[in-house]
Amino acid sequence: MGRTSDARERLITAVGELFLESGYHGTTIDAICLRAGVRKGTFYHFFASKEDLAVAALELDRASRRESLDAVFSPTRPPLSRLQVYCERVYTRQREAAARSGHVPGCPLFTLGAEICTQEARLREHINAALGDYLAYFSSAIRDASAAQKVDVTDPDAKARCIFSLIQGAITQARIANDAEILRELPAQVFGVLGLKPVPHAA
Amino acid sequence: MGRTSDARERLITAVGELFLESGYHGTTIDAICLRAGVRKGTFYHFFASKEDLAVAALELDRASRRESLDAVFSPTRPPLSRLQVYCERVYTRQREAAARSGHVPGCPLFTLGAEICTQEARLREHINAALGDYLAYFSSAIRDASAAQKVDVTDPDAKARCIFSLIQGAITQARIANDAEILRELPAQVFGVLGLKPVPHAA
DNA sequence: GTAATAGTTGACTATATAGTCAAGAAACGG
DNA sequence: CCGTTTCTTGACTATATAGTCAACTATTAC
Repeated sequence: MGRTSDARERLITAVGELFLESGYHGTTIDAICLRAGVRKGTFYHFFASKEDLAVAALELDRASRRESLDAVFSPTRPPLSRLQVYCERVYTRQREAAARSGHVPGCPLFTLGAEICTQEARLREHINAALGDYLAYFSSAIRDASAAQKVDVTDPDAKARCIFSLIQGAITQARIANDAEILRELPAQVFGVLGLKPVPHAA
Repeated sequence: MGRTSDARERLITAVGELFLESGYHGTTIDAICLRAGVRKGTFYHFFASKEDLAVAALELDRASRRESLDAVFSPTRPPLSRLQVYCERVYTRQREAAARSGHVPGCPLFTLGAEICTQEARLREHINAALGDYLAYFSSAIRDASAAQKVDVTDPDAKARCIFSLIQGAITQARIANDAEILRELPAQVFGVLGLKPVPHAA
């Protein structure tokens, strides 16, 4: 049934890259089409607007991010190790991406959200929902750690919020300063917030 | 001599407002002129480009921010009180601004920096320098608190960086979620990072 | 008052960007 | 191989935006 195509996927990939490079408003539909190797008519065949494409990209991104975080925050992993592995991964990935592209990418959700939250309500909702996922991972890890007597925390949700702010702040700083090394101390900082001594190194 | 004018100042004010509302690329020169009540010719009489205006606005903003923070972080104030007052002020101001405009503004430097750091190197440098000011205030307060035996910290600069990440992350989250109440727990979070119990309330 | 200076304007050009569409090309079911 | 569907294209329009400029206006020094 009908001609087949991966143009939709190419557009989604392209917009993800371009948002990190140029932001939402700095990314034109022409630029998206160019990057995706597609004519503008094809763009409008799949999406009604840049906002629509952004929503599709956010949804796909959220699903794949969940998959990746489900692995890191697997209940089979010791709870504190989950947090440590996550933090180390943030550092490693940002560093590697910077080496590849010349720029520390930062968190796409946070960067995009900060830019457009006052204007595009629909995007804002999607971004907020996706950002909220992190709190669930962090809360659960902290709760499990607390249950295992590995950490002494009165309000795990509050600690999760605190750690989330810390991590996102650090990642965004790394982007702005274009210096991934800022994230090297992230594991130690997070453990510090939990009242723990930093641990040498995890998987 | 010659004709007098406050158009330059009006343009700087306008661009500051608009960057918070629409971001850097979302703010057109036409919109800036409209907000400032000025024709485009006048814009180009004072500034060569949007980037130039942004630099001027950043410089003015940095000076006034310094003035304001010098007062909050005055060495005449007990060191931990400086941090507490600052955090409470962040919450209060973001809340009030949100009540006025309908949107939590966030930190102009951080929001702008996250958007344009990959593109406008000149702006990025200015923003990084201005953001660096915060670390000086925080470090000095922590060092003074440490000297007064009010806190036990091995590396005050590292703690300052941690607190800075935490605060900026929280402010940006508040912006994205458009919920200033996120910042209510900021003083307690910061004191928690310093290994202290939260204090009731400061000036 | 007048000459010099600084600021202002509206009308202009050129380009960039969003968005449309009829016609054609590829896949597939029968 | 034919009809249907889906995708693709290039050429198009309309609008938004950046940037220019000669003429005009207000202020000040003298």
